[in-house]
Amino acid sequence: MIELRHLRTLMALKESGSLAAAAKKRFVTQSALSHQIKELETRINSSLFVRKSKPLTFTHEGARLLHLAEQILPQVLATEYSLKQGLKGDEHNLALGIECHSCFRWLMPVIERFKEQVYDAQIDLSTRHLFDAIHALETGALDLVLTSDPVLGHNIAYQHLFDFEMKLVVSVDNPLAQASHVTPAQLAGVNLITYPVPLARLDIYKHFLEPAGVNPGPQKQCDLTSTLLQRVACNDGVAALPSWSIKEAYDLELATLNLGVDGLKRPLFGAYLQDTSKAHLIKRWLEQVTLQGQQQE
DNA sequence: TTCCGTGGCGCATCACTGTA
DNA sequence: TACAGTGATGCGCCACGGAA
Repeated sequence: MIELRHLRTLMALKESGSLAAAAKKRFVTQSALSHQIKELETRINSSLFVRKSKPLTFTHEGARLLHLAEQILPQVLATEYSLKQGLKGDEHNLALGIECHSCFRWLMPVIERFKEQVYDAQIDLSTRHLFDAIHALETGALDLVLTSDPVLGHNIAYQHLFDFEMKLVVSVDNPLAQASHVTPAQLAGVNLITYPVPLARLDIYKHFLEPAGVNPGPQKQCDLTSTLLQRVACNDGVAALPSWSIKEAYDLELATLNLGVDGLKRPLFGAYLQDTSKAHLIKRWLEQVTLQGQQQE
């Protein structure tokens, strides 16, 4: 059976980029970690990552397990914490919703740092409300939402955190790969590889193609960034991603282009109820996110 | 030469089972 | 219920090979 220690090891591998560094992170010897991984690979009858690649690259199976780890570990941590807290109340717990599939990459370190600074704080990162996060905020299911699309007319405060740039990712074999930027017209009828999000909600459609009256080709959906990028590398289509996601491409042969001459910048906001009792905690958390955004630029 | 990953082996620990 | 025997598991140590 897949165990939590396996998921933690996968996260350590992803964060550190090598087996030896991951072993240090997990406080075991490199040999022990190697045994552990081999045992897991035997159990699932698949290899998890490509040996001797620098930084290491996950196989499809490894990426699936990594995705599972990213979903489960925050929930386990949050549950463990709330059980430890017992009846102490939840004034130090923040239920955080995100509308972005690729935010996990940089959010996990932010959560770790925040917990180091605010000793008794707990962030429960949720993807359950990807498509109705603002409604979940209003009903109290979430305390805070990270979003690029403010909705006017609600009792919700929006704090601008930072701007990020959407980039078009194409295979190096794609004719577009030689250009520095792409125009909407060049994407007419081109296959779009995206996360499982309706076309109308995609930044590239809402803020780039639709204003120009351009319709892309068929939309092909993937759950995982690594799978998505591999499909792009195979020239199965193109993808528009925040620049931080493209760092996952490792050694894939991809080219990145600006969307339009000036690029497509998008804002990231922290949204919370104006009369929340957790305003102080939320503001401290948003400071950390803003700091992370500045470091990524 | 150094670093990293792997395999073989042994030790410590734990859970399970049988017996008094 | 307590204790001993047994097997499974996890990990460390050591040696080795391959790549940079």
